Order: sequence, then C-alpha cells, then structure tokens
Amino acid sequence: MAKKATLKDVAWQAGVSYQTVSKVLRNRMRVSSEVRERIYAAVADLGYQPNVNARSLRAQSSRLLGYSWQPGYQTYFNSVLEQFEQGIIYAAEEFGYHILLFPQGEGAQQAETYRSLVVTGRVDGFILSSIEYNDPRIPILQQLQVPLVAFGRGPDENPCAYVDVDGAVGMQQAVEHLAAQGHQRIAILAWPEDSRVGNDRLAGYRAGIEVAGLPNNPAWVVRGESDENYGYSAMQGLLALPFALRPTAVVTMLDLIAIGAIRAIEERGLAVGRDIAVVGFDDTPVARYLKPSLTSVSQPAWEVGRLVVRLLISQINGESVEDQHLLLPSELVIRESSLGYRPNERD
Amino acid sequence: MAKKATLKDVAWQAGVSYQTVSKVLRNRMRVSSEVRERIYAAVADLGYQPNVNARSLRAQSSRLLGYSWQPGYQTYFNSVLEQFEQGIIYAAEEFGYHILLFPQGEGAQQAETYRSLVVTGRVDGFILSSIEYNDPRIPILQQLQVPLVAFGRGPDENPCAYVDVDGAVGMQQAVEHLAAQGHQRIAILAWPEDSRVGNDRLAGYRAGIEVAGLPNNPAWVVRGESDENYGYSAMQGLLALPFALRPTAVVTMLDLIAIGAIRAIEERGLAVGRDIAVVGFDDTPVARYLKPSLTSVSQPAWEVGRLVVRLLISQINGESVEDQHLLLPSELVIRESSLGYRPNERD
DNA sequence: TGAGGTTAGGCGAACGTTCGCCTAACCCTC
DNA sequence: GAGGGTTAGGCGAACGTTCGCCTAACCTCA
Repeated sequence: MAKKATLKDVAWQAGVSYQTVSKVLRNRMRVSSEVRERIYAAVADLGYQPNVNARSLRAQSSRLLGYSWQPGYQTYFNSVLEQFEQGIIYAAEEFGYHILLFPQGEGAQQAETYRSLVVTGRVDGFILSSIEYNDPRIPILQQLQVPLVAFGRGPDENPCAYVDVDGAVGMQQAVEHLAAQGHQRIAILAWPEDSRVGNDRLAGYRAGIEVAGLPNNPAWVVRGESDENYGYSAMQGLLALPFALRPTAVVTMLDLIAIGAIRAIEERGLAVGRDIAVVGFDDTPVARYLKPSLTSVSQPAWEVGRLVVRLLISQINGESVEDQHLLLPSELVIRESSLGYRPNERD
Repeated sequence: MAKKATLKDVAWQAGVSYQTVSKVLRNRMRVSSEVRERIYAAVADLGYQPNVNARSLRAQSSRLLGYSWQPGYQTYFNSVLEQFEQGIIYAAEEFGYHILLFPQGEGAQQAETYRSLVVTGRVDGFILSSIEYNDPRIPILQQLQVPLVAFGRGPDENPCAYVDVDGAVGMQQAVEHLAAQGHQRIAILAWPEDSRVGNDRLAGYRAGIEVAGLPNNPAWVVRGESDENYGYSAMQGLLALPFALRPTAVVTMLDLIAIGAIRAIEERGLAVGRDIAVVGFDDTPVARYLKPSLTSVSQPAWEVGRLVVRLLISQINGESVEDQHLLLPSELVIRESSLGYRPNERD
C-alpha cells in the first residue's frame, strides 16, 4: 500500500504551512487565490485525503454509528430490514458517517459491549432495530447517555427517540378495501400477543372491521409465528370452518405467511382473489411476481432509515430541536390477490 | 456523556507515569506486583478502556474491515448472506475488529469510494460477497494494494484470496440421492448462464447424472431468475411435458424456487415426494417447516465468514503463509420432499 | 507621519496512544 | 569496593489532525 499523503506533504508541495492547508481545505481561512490554487493542485496531485483517525482523535468523534439488530429475527423475507439498512447507510454517508455493525448479543455481556463501544470512542451513537416491548438495550444505552434512535417504538412509559411505521393504517386500509370488494368475513393471521408490532397491526384490522361495519368473530383471529407453514396450516384451519363462517378474505402479517395461506387455498381447489382474497404485509419483491400478484401493505423502510439517521445526527450535534418521535404511515398496494371477488354459494 | 478516563487519569491515581500504565496493561513491561495491582485497581475504578481512535492513529490501523455486498441481490431468502454476515462479525470481534458496512455502489464512483475508505485510513481491509464472473470491485481493490478476501471465486485468470462453497458437491449428492430413490428423470431449475455460482452447481448436477448413469435431456435444464414465480412457471412447463418425458424429480438453485415448484406440483394435484421429488438449495429456515419438509443443500456460510476473516487478518498482519483459496463443501440435507417416491403409471 | 485596523499566513499545543531509549537503584562478583 | 549487569520505571517523540493565538506587512486616515 503506497504511503498516504498527509497535510505536511501537501503543505511542502504548496509552499505553505500545513496548518494553513488544513484551514484552506475546510474553508476556515481566507487566502490569496494564488495560494489556494497551489494547495488544490498539490492535493489533487498527491491524492490527499484527510486521515479519519487523526480527525477522530482530535475531534473526539469517530463519525461512526453503531447499528444493532436482532439476527435471525424475521430471518426470511426481511426485506424491510434490508431496506432500512440501505436507508441508514446512504443517509449516514451523506453526513460523512459510516455504519458499524454489531448484532444484538445476549444478556449482561451485552451491556459491556455497548459500554465498550462508547467508552473507547468507537461510535458516536446507536441505531437500534427489531425493538420489542421491553427491549433491554434501551435502558442500557440511556444510562450511558449516548445518542440513540430506534426503528420502532419502545416501552410507552420511557420512550427513547424513534421512527416507526404505523402498521395500523395500512392494515385498516386493507380491511376497508376488502370490504369495498364485497367481503364480509375477513380473517387475520396475526402474531403472538407479545409482539407490539403485531398488536398495532391487529388494532388496525379491528378498526377497519368497525369502520366498515363488518361482523367480528374471534375465530377469525389466528396467531402464529413468522413462517410459511404457519400461513399454510392457519389457512387450512380457517377453510375447515363451516361454510357460513368461513372467511372470504384474509389479511396477514407477512408476505411469507400469505404465501403459505395461498398454498392452502389452492390446494383446496379455490382461486385466490376470486374465491378468497389474500393480503400480505411488507410488500416484499416477491409480491409483485407471484401469480396472482399479491396485494400487500408496504412500509417506507428506506425513508425510516433516512429519518433515523437525521435524528441521530441532530442529537450528536446537540441540536435537540426536532421532534424525536416520528410515525410514518404504511400503505396498501392493491394487486390481483384481493381483486375479482365473486361471492360463491357452493362449498 | 461522562468524561472518559484516559491513561493519564489511571496513571495519576496509581502514582506512576502514563506510559507505564500503557505498557503494563499490554504486558510489555515487568513491574512489581504492588504497582501492577495499583494500576489494575485504578483501571477498574475509573472504568478505563483505551481510546480506539488514538490507537488507530498511532498504529496506523483502524481495526475496521469494510464489507461490501450487492444489495438486492437474492434479496429474498438470503439467509446465506445473513449467516455469512454473522460469521464475519463474530470472527472479527474475536480479533478485536469491527465490520463497516458499505453496499456496492455503481460504476466509476465506486472506485472513488474504495480509494477514499483506504486512503483516509477508515478500514484496514475489505471483504466482498456476491462475487460474479468479472466483478469490477476486484481489480479496483487490487490496484489499491489493500488486503482483500472474497466470499466466492472471482475470475479464474486473476484470482484474489477467497473462500467459497463448492455448490457442485451438494448438487451432485442431491442427484445421486434422487437416483438412489429410484428417480430416472431429474430436472434442474438453474440460473442464467452468466452466473458462475449457477454454472458450478449445474456442473454438479451433470456430474451426478453421469455417475448415476441416468438419461440426459436438454429439456430438463431450465433457466431463470431467483424468484418464486420462476419456480412455479418452470415447473408448470416441466409438468406439461409428455408423460414419458416428464421429470419425476427436480433440483433447484434456491429454496424459494423450490417453493414455487411445489406450488405448481400441488396445484396439479400431485404429491411432493411421492409423485415428484423436490430439492431446494441453501437450507433456509423455512425448509424445515414446510409440509412436506424440504430436502435442501446447505452451505456452511457461518464457517465461510469465519475463514474469510481469518484470511483477511492474516493478510493484514503480513503473514501470507496460509493458502488463500479455500473451497468448502456444501452438503445435502435430506427431508420428506425427496423421500417416499412411488413410480406411477398414471398421468 | 504615526496610530490603528485589516489581512495573509505562521506557529505552538493538544487529542490519547505506543515505542524506544534513558536512568537510577540495586545486586552480584572478583 | 569498583565495575558491570539487571531491573523498575520515567521520559521524549511521534502518529495527523484542528484550534486559537500571534505577527508581519500593508492600508487608511487624521
């Protein structure tokens, strides 16, 4: 690796002191245009770029943001987290920051990891995703008094700065859309009760049912984990209901769950859309390519990422002016799987 | 954020010079046990941890590894990349390194990004994944003469250090396993010809066919992209072949493609396993939970990650002793979807 | 013409380490 | 009891920046 150019090399070549070079490059000093040109020429010639480690030392700021997520959480179809990651990376880059990766560890050792990252000056702040009700990371980090923004709402009683997607609005849109298509009995393949995200979406479902004045039946609320087989077996269960109780539409928590449900529907010889409408969640890339294409609720994950970084950097810079709690709407994307419904009297 | 303790603070409290503290903590100096204890006591008391930025500056090494991958590449079911990421993170941590994230950018601007990362001292080396035949990143980085290890083989003529999984062996195992189950006509849902990974696996398929002495038919090699619908429609095509030519087993490039194929099979009223065997690839978590559970070829992605980091750090430390080209075997995991075959004369 | 203001640029210090050399004290040993 | 080796620890310098103060030169205007 070739020796890297330093301020002194540039200064020598331009015939000025190295501190002057530093100031000129950062527009901290007025100089004659002749000197300025000599400096820029030397910079270009030597390919000079300031050493970030020296800068970090001097400025006591590494311009690195730690990103912690829960590996294996929604490990399939996690395109939302992937988009979020992209969003934070690009937004950070715009501010001259980079993203340092560290997965959420276990228990007490976790606290030590965070402390170490902070106290050694590795990172200037933290981004957390995969937040759940009583996320252990939040109190630990708050105690360290380090800038922190989460993707997702934490415990209501002690909120840290966050950006989140309001899954309820998209879910409600989905239900209202299905009602508008003539569906009366709409089921939901929900998540376990300890999922805050799941409960928010479920609330949107209930709101939609209420607004549309549709019947409500506890049998239509099924709970399970994030896998295709849950969708498959839960749908089988719904299809086994007596015909008069059998839902004609189902909304889900994840495209993958919807895919499982579709498999059960087709196996039963019914047509998705025409006989039973299916709505996914997250609008993953597959949704568009399925046949029939899958109606899904999309999350502005990229935008969430950008905002998270914006908030975090404003915290780092000590400008705590902005509102540190943002909620972005989710949005229904209508495709074939929820269209073309023909009420059917046969079993 | 509380003021962080420095060497000088520790030294003051222990009553020695700060350089002595530095040396004692790194076992570079013999001291009386009394002094040693005073130092450790002060460290514990103040919660001292060395400032990484100062260290980086002095050592001219940031202990940061850049990780570049292609976002959106195999964006669904990318559990292999996820496991790989985990592997590099944990392995790096063991060596006191961290992973810096930056997605593969576009074109010429890309080169500048790499150069900047190197020349500013941000990273000590690079890890690349999603390598394809003529990956533009490799020559750029080689020109920068920076330590570099890839997950995947690059161009054969100018190989950089890599760790890769030999997909051919798992694919061949799959074909031989299917042959042992009595299958005679085995199809493959392959990738486009410009995919090196795909071609390697296809070669494994062909080797398996040959070893098992099975018939070969160009119609049984279908190519397409990584989505569920490709699996679905390609399988429909295979099922539409005249009965005597119709494959009784199909191997695929991805579990997601297998899921699409399964959908087509079941829609046709055939049973996966009994009528038509299906084999996925990557052994994603879904494979286990599908019904029937999915036979799949698993890749030791976590292990690949560890080895990549090992190689990279040995390069950084200038110990170029190890072999810098490692190939790990993939392995067939047999589940229900490839068992229970009953040759069938009906159409 | 000389006091005061502006301008272009220099210079010392500091951020927190690590490295290598220096020194004082002690211990042998002949 | 003087010379030489070992040991415990000190000290200056350097890594590459940024920051703030300093200074010489020139300009202005009474």
